[in-house]
Amino acid sequence: MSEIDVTEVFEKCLGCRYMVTLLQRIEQGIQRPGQLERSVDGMTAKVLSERLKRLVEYGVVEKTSYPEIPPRVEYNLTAFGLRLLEIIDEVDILHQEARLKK
Amino acid sequence: MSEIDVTEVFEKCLGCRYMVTLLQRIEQGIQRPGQLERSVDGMTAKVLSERLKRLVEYGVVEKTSYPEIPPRVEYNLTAFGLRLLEIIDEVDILHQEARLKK
DNA sequence: CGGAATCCAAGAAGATACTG
DNA sequence: CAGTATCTTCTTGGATTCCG
Repeated sequence: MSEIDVTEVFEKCLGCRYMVTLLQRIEQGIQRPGQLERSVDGMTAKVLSERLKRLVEYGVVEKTSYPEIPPRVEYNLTAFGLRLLEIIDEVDILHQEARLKK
Repeated sequence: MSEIDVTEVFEKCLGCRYMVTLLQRIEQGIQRPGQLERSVDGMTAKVLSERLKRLVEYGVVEKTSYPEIPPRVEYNLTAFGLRLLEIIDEVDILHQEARLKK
């Protein structure tokens, strides 16, 4: 039994820099590393591949490699990842509402 | 218009160390700093007060000070904070389900 | 093109001391 | 008791280089 709790999901898959934006891009259909790198402002290729690797580890996205030259790779949200994106949207709306009340 | 987006909420209020656990303790009715410090394993008083300060800034918790000697202070979840806790629980359940499927 | 390795700078957190 | 300030240590992210 591994010991991953919800705290870890927030810290490793949602709370670190670029992560939420990156997930939103993937949700929008941007699936290849090169495109993702260009679409998330400020994020370098190194950080991107660290993020993607972690998201795969935690079952948030899935990786597909096509054995072509040059190599082509795609990342897609898993069912879990899709639900996370819905939750991100929920928080977004909640947060906007909370700000309006002030 | 200030520029706080959902990314920032995840990075500053949910994704950093101890934060989710801290919020859960407050939800459980532990409201005073001294008790919170003792109830969250490894978290020091300094980090605790940084976290609480930030949670107040973002409207996740509310602070009440009682002008007594020795001073007494309490932190409570706002409506926004309560909704965030519900969402944390959702993610917890989702994550457990996702792990079982593997 | 995708990804890993290296080295360095910046930021987060631990330890401690101090104030009202 | 609650909170701040300082100093040190550790972790994260930025820049660059190399490989398949």
